Amino acid sequence: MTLKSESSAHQRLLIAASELFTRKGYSGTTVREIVAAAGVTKPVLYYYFRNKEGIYLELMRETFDKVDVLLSSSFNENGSAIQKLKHFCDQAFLLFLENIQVVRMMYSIYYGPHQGAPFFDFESYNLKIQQSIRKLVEEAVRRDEFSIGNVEEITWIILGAISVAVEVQLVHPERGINREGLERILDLIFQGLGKGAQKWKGVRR
Amino acid sequence: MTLKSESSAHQRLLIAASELFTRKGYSGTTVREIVAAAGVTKPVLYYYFRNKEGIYLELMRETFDKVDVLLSSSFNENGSAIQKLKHFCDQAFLLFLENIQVVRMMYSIYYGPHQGAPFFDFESYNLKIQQSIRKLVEEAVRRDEFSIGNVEEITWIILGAISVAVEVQLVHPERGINREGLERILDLIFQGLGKGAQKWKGVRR
DNA sequence: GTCTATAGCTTGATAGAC
DNA sequence: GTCTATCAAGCTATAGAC
Repeated sequence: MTLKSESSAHQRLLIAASELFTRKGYSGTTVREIVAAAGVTKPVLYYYFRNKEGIYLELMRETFDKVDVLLSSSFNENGSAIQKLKHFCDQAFLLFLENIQVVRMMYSIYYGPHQGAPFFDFESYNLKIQQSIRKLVEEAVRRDEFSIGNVEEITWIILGAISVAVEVQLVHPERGINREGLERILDLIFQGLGKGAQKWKGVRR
Repeated sequence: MTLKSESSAHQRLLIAASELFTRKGYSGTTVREIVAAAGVTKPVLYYYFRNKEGIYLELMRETFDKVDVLLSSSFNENGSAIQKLKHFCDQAFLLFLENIQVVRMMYSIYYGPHQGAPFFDFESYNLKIQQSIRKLVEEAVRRDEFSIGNVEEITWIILGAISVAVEVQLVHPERGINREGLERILDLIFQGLGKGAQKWKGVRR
């Protein structure tokens, strides 16, 4: 295999597009910039991907497929419901850290204006994660691991913790809340909601 | 004052630009669209605002000035620190609801790619709100209104609650978390952290 | 202050040779 | 699969009349 076939025009285009879309936004990025960064000419892009929308959709699909892998692999855990919750949140946050560029793109289009970008169903992935957490919260409530609050509100609080961790990372990657920081925040939440404080470890006296 | 002077070309341009920027993004919106929506011609925009960047910056400045008003008016409250915290969060969330369009724009540019939009210091407003909450948390800890957790982590949990409330509103304005919903979530957080919770020996700062 | 008209450039996309 | 050459349509911005 030559170096060229390993780093094919197809691959180089995806990498270049990812970098540019996440730095300048969908409508802020031009096809010319993408092909220049990939070191190819325009017709090459139109050959592999149908058009600008095509390369964007390919990028999103590639990344968000990983969410499905996370979800299907994350339910064979054992331990308390709270331990499962902590593990799930950690894995989700890790997945975010590994794909922070595309998540930035997602944030801008899902929460912000559409920018003329083609429709991509971020919603369903957001919902999948939300419902996974909710199920684990339900389990924790059933097992009496939480003594106050209802499922709805507890789920929001946990999602909120993940949310701030993600957003601080997006803005200050160097001083953001890292995995340990998020774990400490979740521990505090669970400690407040839980009953048997003695059961808890990891809080230094 | 005539109706025309009240709904001047200047005003109509700002309204049109706000609507378009928040629907199509900064780089996704053209000057042609703005002036067409405002019912004026292009040179009118270039007369009142220097250019496309000018009208964008004017819009942001106009909205975020309100944050300063919120901050300066929100510290003359009395009551427990927790009551002040609840009031501040409610006022901040209300301000968001009243300016949801511009916040959508802010989200897309602050957390997402810059889209070629001119620099606006969202950061400092974000920080101001964060530090206001932190100060109130410090006060609550000093007054023994919280029995577990440290200032840092408690602040993140509160900001997280506001974060999810904002984000659910951005995506599902019709079924989002409303002011009462946010209040319930905050109540649960405070209940967990408060006196009712099982205390840790000496874990308090 | 507001208009018409247009300059001068960049955009996404393609035709046709190899 | 990849190139050169080119297109129509779009863009921001301004000049100059009123």
